[in-house]
Amino acid sequence: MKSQRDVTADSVTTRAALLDAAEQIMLEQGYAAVSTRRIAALAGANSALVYYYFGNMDNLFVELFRRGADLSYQHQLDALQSAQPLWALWDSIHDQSRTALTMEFVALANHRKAIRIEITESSKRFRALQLTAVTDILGKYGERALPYTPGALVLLMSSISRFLRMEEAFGIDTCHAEAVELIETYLRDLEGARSMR
Amino acid sequence: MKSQRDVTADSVTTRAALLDAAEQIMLEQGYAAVSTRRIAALAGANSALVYYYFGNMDNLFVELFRRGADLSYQHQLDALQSAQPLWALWDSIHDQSRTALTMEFVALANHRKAIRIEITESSKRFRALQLTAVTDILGKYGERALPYTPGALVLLMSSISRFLRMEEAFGIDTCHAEAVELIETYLRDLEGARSMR
DNA sequence: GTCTATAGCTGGATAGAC
DNA sequence: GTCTATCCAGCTATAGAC
Repeated sequence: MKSQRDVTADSVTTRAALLDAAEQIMLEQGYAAVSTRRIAALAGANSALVYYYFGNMDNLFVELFRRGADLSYQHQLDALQSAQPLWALWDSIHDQSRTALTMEFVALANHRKAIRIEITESSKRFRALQLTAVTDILGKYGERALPYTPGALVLLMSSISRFLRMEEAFGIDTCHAEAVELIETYLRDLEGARSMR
Repeated sequence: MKSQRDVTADSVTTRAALLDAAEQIMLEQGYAAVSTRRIAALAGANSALVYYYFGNMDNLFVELFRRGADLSYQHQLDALQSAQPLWALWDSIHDQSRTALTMEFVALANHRKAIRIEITESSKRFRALQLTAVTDILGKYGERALPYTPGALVLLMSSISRFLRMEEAFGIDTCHAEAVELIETYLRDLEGARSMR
């Protein structure tokens, strides 16, 4: 019983350590810097273990993406149950911690088919969830929801958030406050002042 | 006179051919596939010529970026002189042909400092031009321009365009028409139906 | 201006010992 | 599970012939 537990614990933590290391390198140096040697060095493990656990780099990237996407999806589901679902959705979409990694994966998808497929499916899943929820929410507000349709609002929030985060990464913030205010004024009109975050 | 002209012509065309090849590879296979060997092969030249003309890969990427940015800047200047400046600006921002390359450069900037600096300066230059022009244009419309401030409108067009193009690259177009309609309805209210493109 | 040749490095991936 | 050792490929960059 002891040995079995330890072996399992070991493999789980090594596996996670490799993913953690890959994620950190990806964030700090870009996806192109993610190599088996660097992952191993940062994780304090051997580079051959990457192949033992993941088979190849494609699978490692896919697993890393899924790990983050699943967490975000759950977070968004929770957000939509809140008392101010639009505010919570906006905060969830605009969450800084995940955007940087997402942008790296988008770039990576340009030359890794496996990643491209994974991102596409994940994006559609998120979009479907958001659209269903926002349709339901805006439906209750009737004409007060204008001028935005559910689909337009979902894309508006996603686009603005992604673009601002991208520019922030370059140290650009001109007019950002105005763009955020555009969205938050609308949210305030419908759901009142943001009560928490 | 003849020899001088020919030599100049030769170097100009080889140089341009290398840039063209780099651009094509970047678009079709992603920036990570852009190597001196591949550039040379596609351009029908020798890989050492990349170093003869550009010194190193950083400079090649910077020159390639500038070549496109200068063209776009000029195009946008022209657009803002049109009879329907907002429509023309929107068309210019949403121009498909340049977005894909821009996104590659944004990704490349993550691990090439020279590119990061170049993109930042260029983006600020574009933003400044757009903001000045849109402030002037919306100023003439007074209250009819609401609910958008100049800065918000500029970021709205930029964000939506970039995000839709990015999703298109993944084969996703859910709600895209609604988002485009959001912008174009506004433009129609201010400038009437789009008269040309 | 264009070429060949090559140094020097880093990468993915695998075989096999422990 | 974890390690060492190694193969082979690709890259940037330079030296030097033509």
